[in-house]
Amino acid sequence: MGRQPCCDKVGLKKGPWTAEEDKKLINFILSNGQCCWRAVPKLSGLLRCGKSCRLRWTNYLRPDLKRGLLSDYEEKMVIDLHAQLGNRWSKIASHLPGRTDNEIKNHWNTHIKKKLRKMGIDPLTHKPLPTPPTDRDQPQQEQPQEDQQPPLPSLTCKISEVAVGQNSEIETSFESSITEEAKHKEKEEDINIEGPFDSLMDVNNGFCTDDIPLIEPHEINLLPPCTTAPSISSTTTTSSSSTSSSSSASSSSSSYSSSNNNILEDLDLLPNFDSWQSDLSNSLVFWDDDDFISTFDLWINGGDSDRNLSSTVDDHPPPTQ
DNA sequence: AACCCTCTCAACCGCATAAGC
DNA sequence: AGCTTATGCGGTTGAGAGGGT
Repeated sequence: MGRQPCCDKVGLKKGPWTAEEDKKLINFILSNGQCCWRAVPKLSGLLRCGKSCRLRWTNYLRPDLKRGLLSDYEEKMVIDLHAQLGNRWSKIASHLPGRTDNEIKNHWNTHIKKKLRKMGIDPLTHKPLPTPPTDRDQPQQEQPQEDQQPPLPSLTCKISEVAVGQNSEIETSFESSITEEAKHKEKEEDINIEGPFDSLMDVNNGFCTDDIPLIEPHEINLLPPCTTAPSISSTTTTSSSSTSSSSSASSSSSSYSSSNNNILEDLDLLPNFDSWQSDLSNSLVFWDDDDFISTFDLWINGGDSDRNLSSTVDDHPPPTQ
């Protein structure tokens, strides 16, 4: 006998999540932690599969998520990482704090792929396309290639430079070199991932702001005005200035969810942080993810979202803009 | 204003692997 | 050790938004 089944799929709801469901899920996770997803639907009163709950949480509700378009810098990272790791989106996402594999995958498929093709680079192999695409034959030539062509043995073109640098002043000296051998290494540690980004950081000095959604500091409001009292930041790390993003809880007609970074605000779920803090300290014991806890702490403390996140989660020096 | 087309992205599906029994 | 389930991951889909005509 093995484990109990995750859920009997009879009568389970599917499709877009409602605000009510999100509230339930958030409430449950905040008070119980991410202990076991199988139990979440039952205990939280959701008519969802545990898998669906996990997905909703990790891809949308998690407080440490960045939202909005990927910056040039992040795009570069994705391209470089993809050259080394292929479609291992979760690995790629792990190097981009606040980004999910789903988000990166979507961005790759909708933006980066096109961009690369436009620049004459095969998004699959990261090698220059054999023939410069013309208006007429582009669709017929490229599509089959991408679907059928296996990864080429050696890749030495300057992907990020060609792909992204074309439109920006940033020159990167990073050369994305990869060999067949390296590409097929089973273990991630065999692949030198950190190197390129150190150099990128050096050259770029952190994020490029070109494509970053324009959020002015005064617009960042992670805490509601009434709760920005210093008492909140009692726990661990230094509480950075509690500037706040009061981006509207606007939403599309079909979904209340928006690009608002603060989902709880959307849901009118911002708790009393004073009591919450103690609740969390209890519930977070179920989180065995230190990064998450520290991120959560930052979030609660009104951290300077991106910088703090990247420095906290990824242990990178905070990029200067 | 209405229709059509394209694009985006949240969510689902199925498979692989990890882990419990 | 082997079976069964949980979890994680990547591929795919489909609804809705937005732009063009």
